[in-house]
Amino acid sequence: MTNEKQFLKNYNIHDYDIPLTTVDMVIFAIIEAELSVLLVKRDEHPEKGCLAIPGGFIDLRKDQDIDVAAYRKLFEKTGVNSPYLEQVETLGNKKRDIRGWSVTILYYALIDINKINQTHTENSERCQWVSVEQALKMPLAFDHKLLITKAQNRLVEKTRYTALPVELMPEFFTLTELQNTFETILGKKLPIKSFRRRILAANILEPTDKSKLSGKRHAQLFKSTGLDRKYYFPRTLVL
Amino acid sequence: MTNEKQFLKNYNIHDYDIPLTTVDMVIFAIIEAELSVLLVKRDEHPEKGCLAIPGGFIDLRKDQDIDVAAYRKLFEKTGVNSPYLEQVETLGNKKRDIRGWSVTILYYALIDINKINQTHTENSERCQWVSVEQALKMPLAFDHKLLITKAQNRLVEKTRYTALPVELMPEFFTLTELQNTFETILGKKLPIKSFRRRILAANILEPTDKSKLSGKRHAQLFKSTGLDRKYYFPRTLVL
DNA sequence: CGAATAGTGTCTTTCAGACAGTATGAC
DNA sequence: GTCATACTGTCTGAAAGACACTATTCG
Repeated sequence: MTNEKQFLKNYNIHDYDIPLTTVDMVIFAIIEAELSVLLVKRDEHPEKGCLAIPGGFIDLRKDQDIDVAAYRKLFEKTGVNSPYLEQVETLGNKKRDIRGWSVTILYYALIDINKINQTHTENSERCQWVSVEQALKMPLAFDHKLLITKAQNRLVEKTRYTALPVELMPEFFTLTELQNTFETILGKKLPIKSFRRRILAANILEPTDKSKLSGKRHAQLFKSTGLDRKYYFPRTLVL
Repeated sequence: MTNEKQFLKNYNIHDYDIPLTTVDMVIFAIIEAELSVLLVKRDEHPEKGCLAIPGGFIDLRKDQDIDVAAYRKLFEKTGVNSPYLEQVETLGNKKRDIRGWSVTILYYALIDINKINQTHTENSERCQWVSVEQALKMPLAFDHKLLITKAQNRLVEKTRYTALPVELMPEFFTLTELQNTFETILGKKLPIKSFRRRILAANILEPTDKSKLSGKRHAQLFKSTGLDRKYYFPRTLVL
């Protein structure tokens, strides 16, 4: 019978079989009216040279917790500072990585593509933005197609009952542009009147004195009040 | 420059610093009109002797994936076969376990307390059911209070827009009993008429020819059609 | 009968969907 | 003027909340 001190003294994590644990991230942005994700060409084995979503090991020295690890990876790839970041789920099995039993903690991030800061990113020449539709047709490393699909499903679900897509917009935007973003994510047209009512009743947007000429009539520009991350609509969009 | 085969030949997981990864589970049941959780007295260091929620390492040989690992742990403790099981989230940081950087994949399960099968459980003398309210006042191992709170929050949220609490009910139950379960979880009274309308419109319950005398008038007994795990109400309960 | 529990009828409120209508500015 | 885009007025319908009402059984 040992006490806890003795136990810890003799404890060595490497005596145990533990799964390889990584953090992976689907980074979404709207590019040319398409929901797109950032892909990176792997420069390490295994699956070297394949396209993959950003991710990798937790740095047990630098990272305080897994959210910090996720923010770090996001900043390394995009230079974006505090985007919307949410954990989706954790997948783990013995087949997804050739090295053996592995676990990935999956996150997704929503960023405004204009905020990408190339000067702060590393290896940007290995990064590319691809529409989700295209990405799912390409050969990706590991089970990353599944990961993209899981993140996309979560984003679609949340778009049905929250105002989350505001996180994908630039600083100033029109209601029509915001509606287009919703429709791009949902893959479905929404009734104009209901959309405007929902969004305006939500009280998460500030009208600005600016307007934008996007074709014919001027459209009013709005900006986020920052409350949209927590806003839940009183009813779900029926799809 | 090595190829993938050579890479794998030289690869040894124990050359890397990887976090300790475990699966933990909050098992909910309704006991005497209270939402309760199963706690187990730890018989291993660290925190030996402390109460904790069930959990532990993934068995890299036996478990195909993390869901299987979770089902295995659940069966070991309760003997219940295919209860509702859902992943909540994954927590990981350097402080939660004295052994160092650790990650837990948190699940919750909903079971009917009558289905507990003592003959199939191991170490049942170390298990005890405690109301959530009490559990959160007791000293628990690691960050298990936080884990219980996270699982409870998820359950409360889902109870607002799905019929999930049906999973906590015995085979036959009255609408009043089901409403009591909803109210126990939400910590709030619900209007009778709306509740019955919602539940009956959902088409997830079968009326039976049985009835129950629970005081004065007979109440009709219903049973689940098994569709409730997927049912989403058209509107959220406003709390 | 009264008390207690089960269950209903129906009015109001809220908010999404439908859809026709108006407003503004480029040409 | 026309056309395209922005935006509104208003009706309908679905479903939740409020609350008074009826039904059944025990004692």
